Amino acid sequence: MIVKSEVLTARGRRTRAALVDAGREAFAVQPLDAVRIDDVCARAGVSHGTFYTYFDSKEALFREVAGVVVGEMFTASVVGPAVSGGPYERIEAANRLYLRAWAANSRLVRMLEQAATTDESFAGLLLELREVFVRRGAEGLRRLQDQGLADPTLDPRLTAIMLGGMVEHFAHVWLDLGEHADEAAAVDLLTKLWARAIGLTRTSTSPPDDTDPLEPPR
Amino acid sequence: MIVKSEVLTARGRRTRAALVDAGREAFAVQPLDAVRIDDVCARAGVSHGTFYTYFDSKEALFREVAGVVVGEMFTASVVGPAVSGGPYERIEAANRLYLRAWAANSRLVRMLEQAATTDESFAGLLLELREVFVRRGAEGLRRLQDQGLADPTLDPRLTAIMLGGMVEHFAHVWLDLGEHADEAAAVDLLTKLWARAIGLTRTSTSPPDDTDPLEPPR
Amino acid sequence: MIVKSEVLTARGRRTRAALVDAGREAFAVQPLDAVRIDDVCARAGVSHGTFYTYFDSKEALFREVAGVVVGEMFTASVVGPAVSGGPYERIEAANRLYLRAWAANSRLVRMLEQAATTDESFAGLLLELREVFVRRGAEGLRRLQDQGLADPTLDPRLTAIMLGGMVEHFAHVWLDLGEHADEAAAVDLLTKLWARAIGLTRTSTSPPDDTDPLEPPR
Amino acid sequence: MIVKSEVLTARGRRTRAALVDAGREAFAVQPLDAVRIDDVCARAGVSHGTFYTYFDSKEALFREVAGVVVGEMFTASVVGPAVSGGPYERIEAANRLYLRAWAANSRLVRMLEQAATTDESFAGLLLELREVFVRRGAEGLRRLQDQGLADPTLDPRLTAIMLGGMVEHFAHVWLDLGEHADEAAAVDLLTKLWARAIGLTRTSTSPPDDTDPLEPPR
DNA sequence: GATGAATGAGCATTCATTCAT
DNA sequence: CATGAATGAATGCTCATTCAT
Repeated sequence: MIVKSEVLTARGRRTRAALVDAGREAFAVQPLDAVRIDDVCARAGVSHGTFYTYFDSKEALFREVAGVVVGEMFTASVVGPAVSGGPYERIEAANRLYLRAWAANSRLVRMLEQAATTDESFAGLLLELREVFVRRGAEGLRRLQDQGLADPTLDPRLTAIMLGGMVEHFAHVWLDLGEHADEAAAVDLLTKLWARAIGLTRTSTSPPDDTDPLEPPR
Repeated sequence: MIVKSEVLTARGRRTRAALVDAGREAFAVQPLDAVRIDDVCARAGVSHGTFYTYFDSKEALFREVAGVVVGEMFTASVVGPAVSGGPYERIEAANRLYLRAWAANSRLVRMLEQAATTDESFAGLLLELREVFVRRGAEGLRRLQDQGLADPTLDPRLTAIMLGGMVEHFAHVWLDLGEHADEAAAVDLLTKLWARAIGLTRTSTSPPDDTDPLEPPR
Repeated sequence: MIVKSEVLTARGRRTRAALVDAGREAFAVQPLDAVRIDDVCARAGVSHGTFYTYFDSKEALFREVAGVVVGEMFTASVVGPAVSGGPYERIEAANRLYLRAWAANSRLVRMLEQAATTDESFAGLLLELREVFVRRGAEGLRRLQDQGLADPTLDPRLTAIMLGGMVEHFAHVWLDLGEHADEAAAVDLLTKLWARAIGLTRTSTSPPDDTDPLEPPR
Repeated sequence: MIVKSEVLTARGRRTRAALVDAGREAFAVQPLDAVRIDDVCARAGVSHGTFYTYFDSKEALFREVAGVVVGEMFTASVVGPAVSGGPYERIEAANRLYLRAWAANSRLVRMLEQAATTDESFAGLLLELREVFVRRGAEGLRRLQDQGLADPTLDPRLTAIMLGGMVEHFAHVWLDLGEHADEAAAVDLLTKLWARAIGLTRTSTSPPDDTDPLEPPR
């Protein structure tokens, strides 16, 4: 994982960090192959040759950047225990964080996807990223099912993939493709759809659906 | 849209078609920039120079291919009036066709997305493609709302974007990223989630949820 | 000299002529290598392949065009016997025609020069063109010398080259490089300079210099 | 004017100079478009890619070379104050230098002319070059006119263009087209023609015409 | 004769990577 | 460590020329 120069002087560490930052900026703006190493070096205020002191190739840099970003997305999207309230509120909080995590790195994940089509190692990283979110979603659903609060017939993993995909995809449409919407409304709707889809049973602490006029007349 | 040689002899038309086909194959396998014009020519059994008789550049070919694919996706995803049954069955049919349309062209649409980040004209095509699906979804929902069969408080467009995105994204995860699932189960689940999310009221012709154990105990 | 298809039908002759005309127009506007055969064919309203029915190459066409132009310059610059008056008037008439001949074909002769640097045969044609003018000038001067009207010590050929060059070069500067001047004034001055340079003795029929204030005071 | 890498290491400066020299040699032998960048690189003993470290294109190199040559022609053709003697001797000296300046760079100036037909910036450079010579000639003539030594009725600029053109054109015919002549004789004749053409009055220090048998018998 | 599709050699240009200083 | 000059493989594109219809 750690490429080149395991031990670095302070100066070396600074230069390396500058390159990673510069790479992150560059990759956020241009597709992978449009980014030239020269661009990155210029951004980092470093000469062309120096790049190779720290990385073997553009891919190596991207791998590093992607790793950093994926790590950030992991930590950024953890719904802390601080979130009080019932399951609905927890879903809402998760969706908000999920949306924000993608907002910050949408372009880069797209690039990761693209890179994955060519390079196995990126495919692995991408899978890792997805798995974390999928597992969290699946576990959350299973817990609700166990508590009798959600439809027990739903396959937890597949459902998590689908509903998680809904959020992820909306983030993309919203942020990359410029669909107009404001965050609060988006999170509201995503949460409502998600909760209904899994058949979330109303509890005393989840007011949103109370006056739901849609409730089957029966 | 059609560039160069509007009028062609039969032979010319054949060659052009061969190039478009070859391009489509190539683009389905490799990212846009990994495809060399020589590859396409080799696939089409045509010399390098011939390519330029019909297209100005690789981008021009891709534009053509993308146009064809988008056209196919439009027609392939129309739920004919032949589909009998209630709204649930119609949603199910739409989801099945939607999934299949993406199954056939998933990679290419990803490329279209990538190309769109660089080239305005591709962004336009992509928007067009999305709009058709979004509008269909939104209109379908509005009709159900008018009939009192779906939650009238949902914003039709935003909801269509989110639920449509769920299907589209699942197609991607399923086909491109190799998530294991079989079509029937996937369509079933997608439809169930979709129907629940919009608060589709059960009618006599929609049996699936009849024995739904999730129904709130109240 | 005659290339390809010595015997042509009427239709063939027409097509060939169209190509030559089109070539002439094209060569008058663009440098030799900037002219593509396609351009010429388009101008002639003829398909690409047809060109090769009549010419072996672009150079062959240019050779033909150059030959036509050189021929025209020969005939156009002959000072007919109709020009009455003394030697001064004849020089003036010659200069006027010379200037006009170059005016009509200046660009093409420049191209001929350029082509001559690469292709021997063009060098020959160019030499031929020059020789005609040089010889005429030299003979004219020798006649004047024989009549005791011009400095007999001047080398006729070299003088003709130099003074002829003066006219030719001025035509270039005037027409190609856009130096502002009107024809009458230019011809006047060129003739005055030429006549003085060869020491043309005033005769009763050459009034222009009569009041020449420059005449050495002695 | 100076493109790319304004500041260079000694090594870089050496390489750049090698390319300019190589370009100059190449352009002296072949027409602009016949010169391939590979040729220049081979001549300079440099790899293909290195060329682009210093120049953006063949045209950029030519621009540089042309600039150098034009500069040389300027300085090389200045008649220093060291030339003693009367006006005739000064004209003679100027003609000699003029002829030599063109002798050294005749081909390249031809190319500059050709390039000027296509590229505005070259047209500008060419105009600059010409103007310097024209202005010098015109000023020289005006001075003589003021001193009562030359025909005051002659338009200085137009006359300078014509007589300067005579010298320039002769240089071309002599050196590029291979007209046989030796320098001394050519300079002699050019000077004689020039002096006579402007009606240069003999002074005690200008012997050449003293025994001029052409002097009008009157 | 005319057509225009097909060919492929030729050339410019880019850019990741190496390496001497 | 940093520098930036040098390298050359890779590839897109042009256009004169050929040839089957």
